[in-house]
Amino acid sequence: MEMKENNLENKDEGLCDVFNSHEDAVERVKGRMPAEEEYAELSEFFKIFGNPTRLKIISLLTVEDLCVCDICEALDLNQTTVSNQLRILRANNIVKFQKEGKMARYSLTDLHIEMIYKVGLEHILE
Amino acid sequence: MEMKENNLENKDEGLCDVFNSHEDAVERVKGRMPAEEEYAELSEFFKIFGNPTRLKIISLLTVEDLCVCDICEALDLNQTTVSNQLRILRANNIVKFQKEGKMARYSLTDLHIEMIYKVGLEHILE
DNA sequence: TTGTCATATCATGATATTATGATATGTTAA
DNA sequence: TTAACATATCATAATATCATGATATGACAA
Repeated sequence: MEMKENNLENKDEGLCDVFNSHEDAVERVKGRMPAEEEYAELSEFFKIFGNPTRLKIISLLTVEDLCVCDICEALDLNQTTVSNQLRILRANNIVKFQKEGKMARYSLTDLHIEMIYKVGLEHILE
Repeated sequence: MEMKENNLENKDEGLCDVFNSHEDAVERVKGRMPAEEEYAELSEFFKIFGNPTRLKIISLLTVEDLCVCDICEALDLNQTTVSNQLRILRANNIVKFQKEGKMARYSLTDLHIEMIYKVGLEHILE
């Protein structure tokens, strides 16, 4: 792999073939990349927000904590669906819950979740 | 559907059967829900973050703008894969690009994208 | 100790998404 | 005008995800 070093600052122009693209830019950005595993974990985390049912559950819980049954009713969904999605949300550390008798009261894990939800909503509303 | 109105503030306890769950809480959260269509759009938006390749591309672009070829090299991915993911990112208003001769220089659409990425990263790192 | 209810898990068919090979487009230089 | 290159699109097989029916668990009341 031949090199074409270019130490002038901000020299972003240049040939862009596979063996000799903007070497300096490539090196800079590569140097700031998190580990492979963190991308995997982070994409799993964001994937959870990528389903309307889960997003609705998150949305409800930004308003107040709710039991499974309330979520079913508010969203007009059957219990299996809600329970399954809550399991996924739990497994990904997006919601937590406390048992109260035979009920389970769910809430968001922390403020990150609310922030992400709200910034996303802001974005799509332009 | 029989009602059991309960106007005492914060009265969250009560029966939780399908026909008479915590009516007041359910009404409160339903009243604050965005439209169905917004959930659909928002989940499509977040879905984009739910793939490690796209997340890596976003991650690179938080550091600096790059052409397709640089992204291929930084991520060691073939051009088809990168180009396809860039199309998805474009279609979802997450990146924009400007043509410079035969090159296309990509950048993030706005600060929302960087915020979401960074809050997510912060979350998974606890 | 049986019944009812709130919730959780399992199994599955329908559907969506992935990466990539093949190919097309459009720009620049020879 | 042809060649080389940067990028985009199309088609597809492998894989992942969805909602849900069937069923299990565990708490409380009768």
